[in-house]
Amino acid sequence: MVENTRTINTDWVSPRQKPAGASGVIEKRKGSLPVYMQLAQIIRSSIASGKLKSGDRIPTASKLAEEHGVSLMTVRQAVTVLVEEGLVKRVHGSGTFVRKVEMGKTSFHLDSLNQILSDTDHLKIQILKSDVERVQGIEGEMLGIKLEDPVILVERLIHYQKEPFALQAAYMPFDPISPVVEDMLDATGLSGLFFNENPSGYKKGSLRLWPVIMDQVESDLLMIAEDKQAFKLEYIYYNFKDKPCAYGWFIVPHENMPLISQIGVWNE
Amino acid sequence: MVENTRTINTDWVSPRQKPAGASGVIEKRKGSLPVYMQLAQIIRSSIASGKLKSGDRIPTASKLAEEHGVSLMTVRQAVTVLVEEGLVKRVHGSGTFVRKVEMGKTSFHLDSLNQILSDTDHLKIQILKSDVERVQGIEGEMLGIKLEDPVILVERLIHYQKEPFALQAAYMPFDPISPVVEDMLDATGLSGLFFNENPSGYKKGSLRLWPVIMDQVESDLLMIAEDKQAFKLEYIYYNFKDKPCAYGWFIVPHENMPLISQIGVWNE
DNA sequence: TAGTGGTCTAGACCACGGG
DNA sequence: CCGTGGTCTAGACCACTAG
Repeated sequence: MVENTRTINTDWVSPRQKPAGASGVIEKRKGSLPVYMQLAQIIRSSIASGKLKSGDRIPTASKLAEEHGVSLMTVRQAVTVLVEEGLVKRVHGSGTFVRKVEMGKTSFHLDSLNQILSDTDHLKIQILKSDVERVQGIEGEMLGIKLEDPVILVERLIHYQKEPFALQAAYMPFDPISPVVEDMLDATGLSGLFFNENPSGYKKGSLRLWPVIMDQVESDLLMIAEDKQAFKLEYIYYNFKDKPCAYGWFIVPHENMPLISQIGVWNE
Repeated sequence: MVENTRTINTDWVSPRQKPAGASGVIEKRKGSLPVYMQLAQIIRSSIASGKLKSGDRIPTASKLAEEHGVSLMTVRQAVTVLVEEGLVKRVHGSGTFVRKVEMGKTSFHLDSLNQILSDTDHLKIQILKSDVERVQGIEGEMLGIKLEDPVILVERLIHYQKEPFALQAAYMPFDPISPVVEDMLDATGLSGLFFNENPSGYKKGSLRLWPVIMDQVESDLLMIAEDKQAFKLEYIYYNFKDKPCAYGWFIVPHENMPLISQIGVWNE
């Protein structure tokens, strides 16, 4: 199956960097990559080169263990890496198979947004509004409170490197006893925003991402052409009693929040 | 960052309580959940109930192993479950800590889209256009071919349960030798569409998700009010020589493709 | 230096799938 | 039934962090 036939693909001439483990021989000396990573790399290379094709069964765990002189648990750990990369699929009782490159199982993460909102040196938070209001419409529904109940409302304009970056709104039920009220109303930092610095913490949260067209006001604030598309990222956080205790959203022009995902073998 | 230092590790789990699903005691009889899942559940419950709070260090691996009478590898497997759920974070040399519920590491997957496009019984693919054209503009760039080079172009309208669901376009360099050309041009099934049934397979792919406003034609085809927002899902697939060999996109009204993500403890 | 997680072994048995 | 992956053990040593 995965015999090293020493036949080098002609288009393999170019790559100058050869990851450890790609040689096909496991090194156990100090300083080398963990054995399981090396083994994962060997299998990954076989997939990348086409030696193992979509649907093929990769060598069994015991075969891999024997061939590379490692234990079964180590083989398992190696294969787990590939499973998590989406390259292979385990089928109990049958084998482990190379998956097709298809978009079905792809996921998009918020790393770029995360990175920017972590870069506090270049962030400036401008408070547009910050007070206690009587709740209307959707926000009350989301928070599970009655119409006209008081809520804390904070609207922020987030600047990144001196440029308007995103709009944000946060709602939470007003509780005069809560010690966080003042913090919330004066939240020019990132507290309770993208990162949850709520001292009591939340038990769980739910996020929803959808496309919106910015209105005049939003476009002006973000200094972007009107009718420009953007992402809206809505969130609800729940406390340990499963009660909604924070609702809010971000509006981010999509240029500021690229959603990209990769599948298949990208790192050989 | 308020730590509750009064919390003593000794009472982080009370073996007496028996919540539905998992007691605080590991069962090893046949038919019960795997030990590592039971242990994961025990720790998860401690987080859900607030006994373990954000930032707290969970008991060390050896402590867990001793307390529950299991081996270190089993403890590791249990904790790995929670790491993958995003509930805890391992820090080498320091400990394993309960993560805050925050949106930073969230990811959105395409499960709902995947599910619908797998439900072939209720899908109908209508070919809007299917021919070989000389490539113009962006599509040529994406495929890395010259202007005016021939490409296969297929445009499809996807119906789900008799309703227009999504628009799709697929481009690939025209290669008269390739045996898939006819298949592509007559692709009223899902071959080469969301699921990659390309016999040769691809090595890797890249996806991009962004918000678009549908134009008149698109709105009409999808029978949706004009200027309605939608998601555009673009893809490029590469062959084993790292050459782009398939470019295309889906346009899906966002109601048809909810992007929802959950964080924290949802399953106790 | 003490204590933590990270890797690894050489076994064992169980659970599932297909011939 | 056999071969597969799935779980589990009781050790061992390594790598990192912090006091």
